[in-house]
Amino acid sequence: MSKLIIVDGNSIANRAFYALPLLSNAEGLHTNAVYGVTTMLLKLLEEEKPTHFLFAFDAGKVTFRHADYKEYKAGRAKTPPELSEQWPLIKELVAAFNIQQFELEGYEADDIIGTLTRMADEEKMETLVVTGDKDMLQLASEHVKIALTIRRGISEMEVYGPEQIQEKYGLKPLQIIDMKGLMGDASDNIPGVPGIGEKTALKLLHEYGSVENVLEHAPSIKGKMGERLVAHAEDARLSKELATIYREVPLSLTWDDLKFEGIDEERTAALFKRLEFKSLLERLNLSASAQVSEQTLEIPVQIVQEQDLSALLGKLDEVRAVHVEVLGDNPHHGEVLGIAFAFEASAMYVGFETLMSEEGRPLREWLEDEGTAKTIYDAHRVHLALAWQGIKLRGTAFDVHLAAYVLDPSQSNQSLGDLMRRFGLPTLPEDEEIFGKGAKFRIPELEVYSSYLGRKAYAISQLRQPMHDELEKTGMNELYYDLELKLSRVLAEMELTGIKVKSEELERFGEELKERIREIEQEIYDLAGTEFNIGSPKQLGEILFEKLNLPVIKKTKTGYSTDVEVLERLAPYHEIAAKVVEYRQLTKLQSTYVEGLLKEIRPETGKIHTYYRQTIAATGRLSSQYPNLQNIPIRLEEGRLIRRAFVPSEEGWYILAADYSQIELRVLAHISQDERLMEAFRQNMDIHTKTAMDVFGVAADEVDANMRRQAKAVNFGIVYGISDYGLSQNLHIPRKEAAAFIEAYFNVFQGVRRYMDEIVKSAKQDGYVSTLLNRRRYLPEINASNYNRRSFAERTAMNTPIQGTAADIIKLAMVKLAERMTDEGLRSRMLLQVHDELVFEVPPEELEVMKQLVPEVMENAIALDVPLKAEVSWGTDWYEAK
DNA sequence: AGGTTCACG
DNA sequence: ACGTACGTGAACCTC
Repeated sequence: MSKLIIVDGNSIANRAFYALPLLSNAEGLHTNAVYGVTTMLLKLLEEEKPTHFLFAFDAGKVTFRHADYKEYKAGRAKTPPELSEQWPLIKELVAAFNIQQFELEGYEADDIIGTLTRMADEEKMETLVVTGDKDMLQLASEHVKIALTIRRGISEMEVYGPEQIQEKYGLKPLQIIDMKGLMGDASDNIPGVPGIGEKTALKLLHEYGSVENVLEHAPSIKGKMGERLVAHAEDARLSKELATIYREVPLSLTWDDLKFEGIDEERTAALFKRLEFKSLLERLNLSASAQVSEQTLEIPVQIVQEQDLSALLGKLDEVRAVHVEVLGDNPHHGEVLGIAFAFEASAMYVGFETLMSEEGRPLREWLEDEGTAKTIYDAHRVHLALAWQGIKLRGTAFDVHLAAYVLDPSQSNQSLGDLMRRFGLPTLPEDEEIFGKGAKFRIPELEVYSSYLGRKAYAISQLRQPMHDELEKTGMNELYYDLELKLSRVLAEMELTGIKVKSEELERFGEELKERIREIEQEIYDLAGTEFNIGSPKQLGEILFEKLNLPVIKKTKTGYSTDVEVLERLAPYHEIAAKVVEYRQLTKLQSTYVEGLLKEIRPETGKIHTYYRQTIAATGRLSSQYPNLQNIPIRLEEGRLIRRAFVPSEEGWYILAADYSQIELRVLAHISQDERLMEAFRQNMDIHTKTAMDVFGVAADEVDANMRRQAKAVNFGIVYGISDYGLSQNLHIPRKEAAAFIEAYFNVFQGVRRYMDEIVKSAKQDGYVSTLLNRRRYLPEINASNYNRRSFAERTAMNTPIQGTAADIIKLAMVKLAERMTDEGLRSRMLLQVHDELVFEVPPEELEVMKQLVPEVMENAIALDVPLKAEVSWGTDWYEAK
């Protein structure tokens, strides 16, 4: 059976452009619209399997519609240059896909599509029109369906035939034209009748059927609407005419011209490569076709067996880089496949068995030797994996992975292939191409992976110098060598130490939770009158909003929203809402914190070993995985009890916690040099109360709890890069009031206002912002023409130096503390970092020393123009240390 | 695999 | 008119 797809090229490209972030390739060409169009095309090909395909484009600025109405499409914003430059690429893409494209001077894509769908109707050709333009619904018929992109998205679509249009609007397809005649269309500058929107237009059409009939009855329609209809009758008629798609364009196309017989793989691969659509290349399995022109790394790799290890041992001093392949996501599981050594123009590979053999001992000693400087990729991960095999990695002099993060912390992919490409060096495959991923993971033949790992080691050796130079050039040498590289070892040691968690404590707590969950579950079923899956937002939505008819507060992409905020607003209507909130709290505790943590306890030691990720967060913060120990409950007492299970690993020891007080606002005071804010901290005032005094203009004793709460929200907002909307949402107040708060704040803290203005300005000029220790974050969207993207980048520009400097400071404190603790021969151990807090386990005889040392080092990690303050607490478990 | 929700700073 | 608070990770549901 034949099936034709027609794409409304201009409409879809526009949608794609505004739906996706402004990507660009190495040439500096923007690629987001092309990318969006590509993913949409691939989806269509896969799901619809068309036999015929056409891409229709608008041509020329003036169409026949301008003859009727010269204001047609006037006042429409100019196409941004970032989109214009993508047109040739989109046309190239369509050509590479072997899809026919068509445009005709003087006509819009709509009219070409209108004409083709008329022909399709006549010949009963199944046709799908893909567009973002609702007007096209007028073309729907028995054989012609219209796929509309949903909202601002691109690959999500809703398909409309006459029945769906009837269902949604209660109209026949052709009546869509009447609807637009009444409503008009601001984007095409079609006037319509003022004051009539979609709702009113539909009401009128349900009663009268067409524009003509509405106008005929206009004099008898009461009120303002009747008057308007009479006054603007001519506008309505003209608007209807403009909205009517012309279906008699002289087309020279035959069905044969539109036949689709598969894409041109080579041409597509070449284009994807130029556009850097890597994931798509892989998805289409075009990598092979694409690599013809890219130079790949080729060097001889020798596989070293136990009996010929001496060849390697004899030239260990010539090793330029070493690569240890760690399998799996969690390095604490310690799976090491093998190890590769790079030399000047070759590499050697040693399998794990060989490394661990008797003959491998000198190799292991070399790895443990502080004195031999090693260049490596992700020393932190390697350190952990080797440690679990009994090998202590020492002497990491350069870590390519960490360097890549420091150079650009926003890059999510820091693979060696990527880095080589970025530095213009011959590249190599991704891990996934060699090993597969997920369920398809498998270890290939020795020859295949040893060659790959040898090339990895060689790539690492090649990257060291250029990356070092780049760090130097960008002024990030100190940050890299003196902070991040040192920290990576401190982190690995903390993680290997681990923290003791009492499983009996968790299990006991879990039993209590289970009981309460059962009760609440039953109460919810009783209130709902039926049993259902409370954990399914979809089913819960159906119960709340369809069965119980509660008001819909907000929607998500896929249906009703049922988040806490919604449930809290539903609470006055129905008891069930509060029960669901409680159910969620308890099940969260049960599944994430009781069962989740229990799974991570090592039975041999009763400890949990998290994995801090040093190269994830764009601001410079750490993140924590397997499990995440940076989000253990504290805000609600019920959840806080989880912390009772976190205990010292030795009898009689203490848990000691120290946290920075208001570090972000202190950092803000320093970098903004705001006199009032600095003074407040020098006086060691309660900053939220102080803010309330200044913003509301009252004395200290006049600040009530509510004023302090609001001031606190303003302070948070300031740190996040404030917007009146965000603050209004947070405080549940009208946006105008929020705006007034912000204005009042800035009037008092003028230095802060100056900082916010200047940081945005400098970001626009330089394309990046920096922290106090010179950590950079690039903000490519800071000059975007799209308001949302630009605003987002502006808020990031305001927030990152604050959050990032705070991260720099605690990292510095960690490195210094680790040194001090070693120097002073303390047995205490650093266990956890939670952004502004450090957690230790401390033997009783060191409690006094640590209570003094920890805050002292934290407070003096760096000298700011305001004091830093760290508060210590201790107890027999983490709960008590509050 | 992506979306929703919710835990933390 | 637009539609956002900054930074993370994990569990669960749905497709």
